[in-house]
Amino acid sequence: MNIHSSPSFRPLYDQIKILITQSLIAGEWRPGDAIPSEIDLAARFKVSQGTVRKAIDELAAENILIRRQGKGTFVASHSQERASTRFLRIARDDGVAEYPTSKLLSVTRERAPEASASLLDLRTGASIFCIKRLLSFEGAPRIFDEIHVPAAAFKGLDDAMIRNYPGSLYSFFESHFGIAMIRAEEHIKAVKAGPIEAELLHVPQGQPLLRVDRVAFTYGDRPVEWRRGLCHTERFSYVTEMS
Amino acid sequence: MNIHSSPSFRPLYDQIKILITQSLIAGEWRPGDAIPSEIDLAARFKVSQGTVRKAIDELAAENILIRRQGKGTFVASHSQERASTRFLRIARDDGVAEYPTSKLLSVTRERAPEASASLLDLRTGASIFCIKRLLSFEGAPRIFDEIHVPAAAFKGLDDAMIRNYPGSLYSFFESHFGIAMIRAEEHIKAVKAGPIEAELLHVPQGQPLLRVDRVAFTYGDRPVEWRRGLCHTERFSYVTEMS
DNA sequence: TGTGTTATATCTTATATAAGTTATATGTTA
DNA sequence: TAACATATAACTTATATAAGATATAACACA
Repeated sequence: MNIHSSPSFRPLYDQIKILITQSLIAGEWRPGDAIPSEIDLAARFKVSQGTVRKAIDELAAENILIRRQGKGTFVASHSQERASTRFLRIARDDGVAEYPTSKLLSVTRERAPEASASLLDLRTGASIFCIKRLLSFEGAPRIFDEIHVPAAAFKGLDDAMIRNYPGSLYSFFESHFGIAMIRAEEHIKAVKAGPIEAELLHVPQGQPLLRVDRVAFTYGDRPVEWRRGLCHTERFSYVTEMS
Repeated sequence: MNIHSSPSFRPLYDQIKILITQSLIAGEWRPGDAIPSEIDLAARFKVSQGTVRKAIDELAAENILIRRQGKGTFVASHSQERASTRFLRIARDDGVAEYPTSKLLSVTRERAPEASASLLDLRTGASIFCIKRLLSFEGAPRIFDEIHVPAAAFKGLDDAMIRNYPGSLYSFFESHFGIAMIRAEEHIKAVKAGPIEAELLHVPQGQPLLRVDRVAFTYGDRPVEWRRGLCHTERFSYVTEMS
């Protein structure tokens, strides 16, 4: 009888992955930080450098860590330049890279509706913040976002904080609340513009819009954001790849 | 001065990846086949097993190869059971897994319009096959597909061949023409249903539909299929994930 | 300004053991 | 003998360790 016969057997590198993830959850290393070198981690976890490397390789493949030859391994951050487009899949049809400008419409405290509550593992009626904003390309409004986050995890969030923050919303969540988004699932439908979004997006009511529902997760696959984006896709597309 | 200073330097494992890909392009190993064992490949390419392993690891991560412990490493195929949903991102909202039925509408030989020709690296007016079909879930039509493939690479394709084939279209392309789709890019918009698709999908004209434009690639990143799908997303969504 | 030092990740090879699969040999039983 | 079960062997990939050479980056120092 050896340890591998155990039904709960996990390879060493997988256990190392979990230990690293736990340090990320605990905030021992925060987004942007360098984590210890492979050799240091190997000593700490009492395994070989190769095993640490395999664990880091997989976390890097999941975009949770970033390796830089000669420099070290870093915790992925939305504050990095090339991270700005990581979760933004709407792009111009002509291929020109353009980052949208954001206009904050409102930040309110609400009771979570059943739909977003269940996806965020909250009780219906739990306290959430509801953020509404409008994203524009070339000055033309294209995306109307409604964003729900649990109030418990985003204590003190308000209008002014977001308005004064220069970077992306996920970068803001990271720096002010220590919550890093690492993964998201999206469900997309085509819907008719209602009166509110028609006015905001400068389209007639009934105009087809892309409705993009997202749940975003932080370390340990914990859901911490629900959002619904309504997108006017004239000269823009939602771009994705599969393999 | 060592070889690594060369601007065209590629690590060994990357060169092995290219050699394996070339064998796939040449048809030495076809979808579903087992490729030689790591040890055999190491001997053939005069490198260590570890280097072959790294090359195979990356190709497996790209879903080009599939590893099976104890059995061997296989060329990914659309004829495998779990491949059926690999490129189908439309799913029921209630989470029930259901594979749509396909009704073939037409197969015609056409001159490539500028739009699909340029994406397929063809001259405008080059000969293509145009396939039209309707996909239904629970008997309800949901997706109207128009598919363009270069006639040169799909010689002899016709209506009856597709109609008699039991599996998916990509499985059909593989078995009859030796062309395996390994990657695809999609651009999605919300559009109004025109008269043709309105009738086919049983929706009123003007109904919002998802328009999904796809370019699919085979080994060596060669584009070999363009398609446009018009999707009625009532009780269905386009599902995707990002990290 | 340049040059060497140091620390990092990267690449490559080598070796050993574990675990999953399959075919074959060897029993055992009807 | 024939059918079936079991053990064994030979293959595969998976996991883990070790060691050395190389590429990249940062820094100290002349």
